[in-house]
Amino acid sequence: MAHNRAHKAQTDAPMAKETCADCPIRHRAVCARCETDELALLEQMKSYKTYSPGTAIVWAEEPLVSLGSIVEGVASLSRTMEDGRRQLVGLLLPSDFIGRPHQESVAYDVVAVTEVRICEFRKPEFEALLAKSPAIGARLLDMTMSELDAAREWMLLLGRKTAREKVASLLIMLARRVCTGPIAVHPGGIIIELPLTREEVGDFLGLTLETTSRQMSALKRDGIIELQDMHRVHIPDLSALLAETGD
Amino acid sequence: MAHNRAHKAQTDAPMAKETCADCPIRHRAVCARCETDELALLEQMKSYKTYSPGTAIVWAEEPLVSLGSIVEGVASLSRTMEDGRRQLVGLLLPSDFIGRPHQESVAYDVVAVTEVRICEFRKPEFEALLAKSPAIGARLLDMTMSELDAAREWMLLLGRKTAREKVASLLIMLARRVCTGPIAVHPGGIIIELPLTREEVGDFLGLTLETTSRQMSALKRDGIIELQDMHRVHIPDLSALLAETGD
DNA sequence: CGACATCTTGACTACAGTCAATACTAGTGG
DNA sequence: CCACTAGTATTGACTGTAGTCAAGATGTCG
Repeated sequence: MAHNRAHKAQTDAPMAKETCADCPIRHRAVCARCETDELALLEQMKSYKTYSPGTAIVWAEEPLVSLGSIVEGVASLSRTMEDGRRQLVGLLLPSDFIGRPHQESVAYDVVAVTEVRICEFRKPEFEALLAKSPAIGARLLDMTMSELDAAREWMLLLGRKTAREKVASLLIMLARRVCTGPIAVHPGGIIIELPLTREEVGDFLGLTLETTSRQMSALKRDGIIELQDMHRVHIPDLSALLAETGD
Repeated sequence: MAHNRAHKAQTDAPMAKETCADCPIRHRAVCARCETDELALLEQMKSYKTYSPGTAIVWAEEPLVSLGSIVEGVASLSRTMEDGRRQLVGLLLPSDFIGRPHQESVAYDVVAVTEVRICEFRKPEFEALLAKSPAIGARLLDMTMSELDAAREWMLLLGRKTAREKVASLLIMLARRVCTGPIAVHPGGIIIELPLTREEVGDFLGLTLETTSRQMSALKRDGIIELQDMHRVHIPDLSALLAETGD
């Protein structure tokens, strides 16, 4: 029962007050360009929350009460049609931003895939700060435009690539994006942590879980990838995989 | 020869100096929230340029020298794979913004579909203004987030909808977005101006031009749409079409 | 161990793609 | 005005990729 409509977040017990200065996403998140004074304001606004796998961080139709950054873990953005067809429309990794200022709700569900830790701000407070601090607005604009570019890259994949190319492209995308974090250089290759189930991979690629599985098997048969276990993919030769992506 | 690699823009002869005050996109474009003083700065920076159908406004790999807003006409954003597979990743209508500040190039081609008129700013000047004027940055952020939402909506279409649903969804999307401009209320229905060829529609929907044509014919047979001519679609009953979109 | 979720594989089907012929439309020049 | 051309659109016949349905294997957790 991975995707029950639970909302099981817990505000972390106030531990030795994490400082922004030694935050792992300090230089990549929405706060990246803040100077010490702005950082101090964020510091007193923030609170940490943890979500367990499969629980919702934000539901599509419900009022959006807080915004924030992913500190640890992976979350998915998804849209679902009435008849159950589902499409992942994004994957959020540490430093990615959740929510939209000046908007009462978002158009998709944000669900924790792994255990997720979020640095959260209450929406009105964050909006007030946004109005005053140009550094935050500029950074958020830049991050949003990068996400837009990524979304458009994914549109090419969804609209025009074959199943095999889609699977290869996902692995390459993960190898690139997760280079800080669950990627490890190996003698003669790299290991990719794939936090998604086959069904979620299918939902991300616009495929069924069966087709996804078949293509993974085919890539394995052809020596392009090796499956350490269900969610760890060993890539002996990145360029061989890259050649399978179509671009 | 619609898509030759021409770059045929012409700076408009300085006519009776258009003022921003009576610009048709004044309240929807990136300048929407500017007060008179900021508007004055934009006014002296701007220049108008016209692109004829099929010509490039921006090429993907080439340096990005200017940014701007579409004043009139329709442009497409597209990505093309080496083997020729093409995907439209966006449709730009009047008030939409072209380009990305602080970035040397964009990741897709921007091509005029109809004759397009652009209110253009040279990139460094616009960036300087962006750093000073919070109204422009905030507006651009909001517009970019709306585009991101639209891109994600399209991802659902590309990944999960059937050919028939895709075509119906495109028509509904145009009916919604183009409500100012090439839409006209009719006794018992509306007319949608479809500025794209069947091939371009296919490239937008992740279909071939044949499948696109077949689905248009099928919707016509079923009485959902009527083709006035090749590029004008009469919709007698919007809700009937909406029921075909899948959502 | 047993129960349940997840994954793999097979057999068959169907939706959209490919290839190809024909029709329609718009623009050009005699 | 009509003939000619080139681009665009429609329709048909056939193919192929990915989807569907189903059985069995593997993995995980109590």
